[in-house]
Amino acid sequence: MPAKAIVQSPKKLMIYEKAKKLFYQKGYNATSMRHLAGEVGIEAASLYNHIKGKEDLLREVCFFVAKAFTDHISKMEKSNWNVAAQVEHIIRFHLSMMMDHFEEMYVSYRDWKHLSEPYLSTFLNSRRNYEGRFAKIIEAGIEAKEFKNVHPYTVVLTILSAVRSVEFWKRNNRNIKAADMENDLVKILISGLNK
Amino acid sequence: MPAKAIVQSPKKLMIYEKAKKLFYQKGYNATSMRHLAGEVGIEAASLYNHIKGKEDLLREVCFFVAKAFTDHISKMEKSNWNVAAQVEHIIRFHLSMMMDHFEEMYVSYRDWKHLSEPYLSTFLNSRRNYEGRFAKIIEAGIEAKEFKNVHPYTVVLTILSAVRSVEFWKRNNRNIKAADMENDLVKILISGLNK
DNA sequence: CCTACCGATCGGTAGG
DNA sequence: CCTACCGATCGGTAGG
Repeated sequence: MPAKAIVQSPKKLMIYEKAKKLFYQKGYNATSMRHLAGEVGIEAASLYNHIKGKEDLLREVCFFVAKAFTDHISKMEKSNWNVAAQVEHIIRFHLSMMMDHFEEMYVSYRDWKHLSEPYLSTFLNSRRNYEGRFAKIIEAGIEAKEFKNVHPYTVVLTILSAVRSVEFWKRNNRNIKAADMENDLVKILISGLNK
Repeated sequence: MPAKAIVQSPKKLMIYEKAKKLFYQKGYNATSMRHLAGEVGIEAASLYNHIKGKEDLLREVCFFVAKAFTDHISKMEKSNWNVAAQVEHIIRFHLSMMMDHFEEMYVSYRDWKHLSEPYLSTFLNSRRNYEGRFAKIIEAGIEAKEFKNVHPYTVVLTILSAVRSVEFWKRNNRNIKAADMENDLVKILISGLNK
């Protein structure tokens, strides 16, 4: 039995690339298979030789994102860095995902509700799991008196939301360099706005 | 000539209330006029005696939100509070909007792209205008050496994104009281995570 | 506010 | 990968 193919067919990859772009631009529901097929350069019916259905494509987007974060927090847990370094790495990893995989991030943020069961539950569980593990890291920092005595879960939510600022930055970056923006954001979250 | 009616018809209000709930639950595109009509208790065709079309309802959601923030920042500008107080008030106003008008906020965040011109441009201009005015307040704080020397626009984006944490808190608040969550979030943004 | 209906478009399938 | 086509559903209108 041959090993499971690592490389997907180039055509399927192309369909995925065009799909995530269209999902981003118009939203999952407003993207038609005919439009997608047009972008790929084939007829709508031909898409079904590569995918089982439209939702396949949404699943690939959402679980690509979910897996990236789950993998990353596992790495953090296995590291023996101090808590502060772990937190900064997590923030920067989120920022790099927003920078390098913006369309996937945006679509998974906005359109995850269109996943059907059981994928919807899997996705939400993965997210909850991630939040819990992240909160444990924060908690360790609070117990070590490195961090303020705030609710760990609130810290997690604040960080996970704050990194979405890249969304607005992408739409209208006022000549701010990406690196400057990232450093400022880390600074604000870690040591606050106040001087 | 009678003064412009202040109170809309109760039926139209009911349609709006049901619409924003459905838009939140299923998304704008996935909400059908038939489903909405069912919630209201009339036939789909009858909706059109109260509204011109589906997009009317999305516009009301999005511009309710836009107007609330524009009005609020005007109040801040006219106040003679110090910058720190203004910023805290702005953060808390965003949080209160998330708490009290969650569905409208969520829908305007996610579905504004489905506005058609010229409303789409008006909406985006309003947002850009708000960001610019908020950035000016931050800038004043930096010049007064009250705030760190970071890019004002990055601060604005960070704050405007961070307040979306209420979204996740609403979905899975781990017995955190709203007031505690709000105070922690303000603390993190203003004085940082570090002790 | 309803019945009846419109054209358009949707995701997807049959069969080659 | 295509042609041809399916049933379902969409937002909206005519006319009363």
